[in-house]
This record gives sequence, structure tokens and C-alpha cells, in this order.
Amino acid sequence: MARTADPVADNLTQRIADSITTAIVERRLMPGTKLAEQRIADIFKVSRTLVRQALMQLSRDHLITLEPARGARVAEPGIEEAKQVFETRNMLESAMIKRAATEFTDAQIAELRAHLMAESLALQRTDVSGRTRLLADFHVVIAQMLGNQVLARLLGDLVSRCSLIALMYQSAHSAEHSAAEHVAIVDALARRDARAAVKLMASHLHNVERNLRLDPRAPDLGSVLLPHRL
Amino acid sequence: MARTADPVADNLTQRIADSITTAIVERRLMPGTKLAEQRIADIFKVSRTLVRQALMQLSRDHLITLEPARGARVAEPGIEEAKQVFETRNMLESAMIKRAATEFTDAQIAELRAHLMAESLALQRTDVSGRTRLLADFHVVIAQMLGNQVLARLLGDLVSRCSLIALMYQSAHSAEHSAAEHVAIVDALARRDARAAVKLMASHLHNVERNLRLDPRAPDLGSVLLPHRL
DNA sequence: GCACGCAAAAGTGTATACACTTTGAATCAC
DNA sequence: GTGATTCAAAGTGTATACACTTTTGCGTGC
Repeated sequence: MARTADPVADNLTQRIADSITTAIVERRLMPGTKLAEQRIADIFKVSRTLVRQALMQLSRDHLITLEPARGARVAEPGIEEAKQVFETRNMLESAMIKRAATEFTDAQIAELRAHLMAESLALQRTDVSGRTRLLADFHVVIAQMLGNQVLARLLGDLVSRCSLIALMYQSAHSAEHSAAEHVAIVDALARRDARAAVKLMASHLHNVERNLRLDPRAPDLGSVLLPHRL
Repeated sequence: MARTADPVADNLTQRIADSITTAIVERRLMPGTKLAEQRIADIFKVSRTLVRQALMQLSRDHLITLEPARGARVAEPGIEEAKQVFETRNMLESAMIKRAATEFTDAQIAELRAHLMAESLALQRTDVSGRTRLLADFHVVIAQMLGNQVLARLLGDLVSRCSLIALMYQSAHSAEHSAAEHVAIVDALARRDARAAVKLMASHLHNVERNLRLDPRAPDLGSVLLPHRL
């Protein structure tokens, strides 16, 4: 996701980083899981050198944390960080959707509707990892359709972090609900109703955030008690 | 700049990356300059391993480009990229300054005025690298004062890229002009006039961009002709 | 039985080695 | 003299070696 910026091809480091990213977003790697370099190197049959490079990249994406001499673990974003990510997304996406409402062509709206259709299909098939990805990509796709690669990249990173956050704080926001809100947003775009689109996007993001268990009391005691080593 | 997120300390890789970043932003390394790993390693008296790590980081910040088997050079952002960076900055900073206008305390405004004073001093002393940094930091400081580290980090990266862009396209926007616009923005904040602050910030960014020589005809032929190797 | 300490195991941080690619220059054919 | 070819120098990509740090498990003293 959002890793489409540079042509990946045979770049081994990138492939490793992508594999780990996918594993995190698709919930096969839980927050806090230790990521030992040699283990990963053995799995991909490469030297630690490449694994280290991949891990450093992921660390810059905030998907893992890298403690000196203690190694890497899947990140456990705090509540404060979660709020900041959502606020920043809202800043970017409000402006983005406003532009989209005035500039998108009919063809582009049709393209978005195709995406909505794919979301709906993934929901019906209860394809969990697929639907997670599609729901997240909705936002990045809009950025790409505006032709702003810089924005698309930034937003892609934020959306990935949101996947991790949703995972940590057990989002109660149903995928169905998100998909329905996406439909409403595209409808507003189709009417070229910028004001409505911005409002809908803002409330969509707010809903997603509100349904996280971002409860300051008893912060992450639960996750401390449960051992989530590999 | 904007590298203040993680505590740097004895991290050698980070020190190297910071040194190169500073050199680029302060115009001691021109766009297109080759950055050979062994040369840099010798300078810092470390192995290529650490230099490679630093270069990969810078590449992710878009300050250098990394071509497979061809090594690293200082990035030469294209016109399209420049426009996208400015548009994205505008999205973020409009929302940011709006929040600042309603939320900043008097103490925070005073802090901003202190920054303006530093800008003014650097201008008087014709301290070129200092003033470049201060003018850029103005924007990041506001983000930090809002307490949103995620935003501050993102904006810091964009601002660094802008330094490189300004450098490539020979900005005609005088530092004095920028500093004056900063003062006007802070004045609007002091009046809690959100609408004016947003307008001033937008026009500030627009002015900076407009004064770049982002001329599509004869794209970068000039820079191709002049050999800018080391 | 419990805590402390110590030593082996596992893991990270940096340097170095070596294969492969690109670059540049000298040579050779014409 | 011009263009192609080849070969050495320089540079990048990956693996491996080794020092140092953290973790873990065991044994000892109390």
C-alpha cells in the first residue's frame, strides 16, 4: 500500500519491507512482536544486511520501533500519537476532497465507483485482509486521482499507521459502516457538492476515530499483561 | 531541521544524515552532486555501512536520489514535484494556521514573536544559512506549538524539500519579503483572526512559489548544460 | 525456597571482503 | 581523425566476520 511510488522490481530490501508491511496491516503480526534480524534473514534467505535496511525503512514509516541494541518490534502507537495521526489526516483529506469535488471528471467519479464496488464485493466475501486494504486505499486513490503524488505518498503513510492503530485499539467501527460512508462521499463528489463532501469526509474520519477504544484510563495495561511475543 | 523527532545523541548514522541535510539546505551541496559512499565514509571516518544507511534515509526524505548501481546524488526535484509539494504544504498549513488562530495562548504568540525577532536579526547580520533555516523553521515551530508531532514531522520534511526546490529554481522571493509576511501572519494570530491568518498563510506560500522560476519551457536544459559534478 | 550473580546464548552494531556493475580512458581498426 | 573495443579504476550490492550488549537459564549462597 502506498508503496507504489518507486518501481520496486527486483529490489530485495523493498520486497522484505513490503512483506512485513503487509503482514502488519493484515494483522498477521501483532503490535509488540519482536522482529529479530536473523530470523527474518533466514526466512527470506538473505543476509542480515538487507533485513536491517528494510527494518530501518519501516521504522521511518512508524510501523515498527527500533530500540538501540534491543532490536525491532512492531510499533505500539500510543493514544496521543493516534489522535495526532487522525488530526493530520483530517487536515489533508478535507482539503483534498474539496479539490476533488470541483475538479474530478465524470470518468474519475466512475473510477471511484468501481472502487466502491470492489469494497462491496470484499465485504460480501468476508475477505478480511482484502477489505481492510480496499477501505484504506479509497483515501489514497483519491489523492492519486488528483495527480498529486506527494500528497498520495504522505497520505499512504498515514493510512498505514491508521491500520496499525485500529488494530491496537480494537476498532468497533464496522467495515460495512465505513463502506457506506465512502459511498456517501462519492455521491457528494458526483453532485459536485464540495461542502457536503468535506463534511462527510470529516465525519467519516471522526467516526473511525471515535470508535477506537482510545480510553486514557487503564491505558494499555491489558496489552502489557498479555504476552504478545512471537 | 525537522530531525529533532528522535533523540539523536551518539547515533552515528543520524549524525551523518544530519550533516548532509544541513549541507544541502545551506547550499554547500548543489543539486546533482554525486555522493560517493567511500568518500563520505572517509570524511566521517566510518565504514560505508553507516554511510549507506544515512543515504537511504535521505533518499526517503527525497533530498537525494538513489539509482541502482549508480549511487546517490543530491536530488533535482522537477517542476511537477515542486508544485505538488507546495500544494500539499498549503493543505496542511491552512488547516494548521486556522487551529493556531483559535487555540494559541498569549504565551505562545509571544514565543512566535521571539522567533520573528531571531529572523529579523539573521536578516540584519546577512547570515544566509541562519536566515534560511529560521524562515523554514517558522512553519515547523507553529506545528510543534500545536502539540502535533506527527504534523510537525511531515511539515518538516516538506519544508526541507522546499529548501532544495528554492535552491534549484533560484527563488527571487527575498528573505525580507518572507520575514515580513511571517510578521503579518503572527499579527493575525494575535488578533485571533483565523480567516485573515489562513488567507495570509496561503498568499505567503503562493508568493514563495510564484517567485520560483518554474518555467515549463526550456525545462532544465540550463542545468543539464552546466556540469554540476563534484 | 528465593534472590543474586555469572556464564552461555542470542542478538545488535560496525567493519571488511568480495563479486558485480558502471565509468572512463587508452588502444586499435579503419 | 573518428568510432568501436577493451581493460583498469572506481563504485555499488550483499554476505560475512567480529566486537559488544542484552537476554536467559542455571547454579550457588543464604
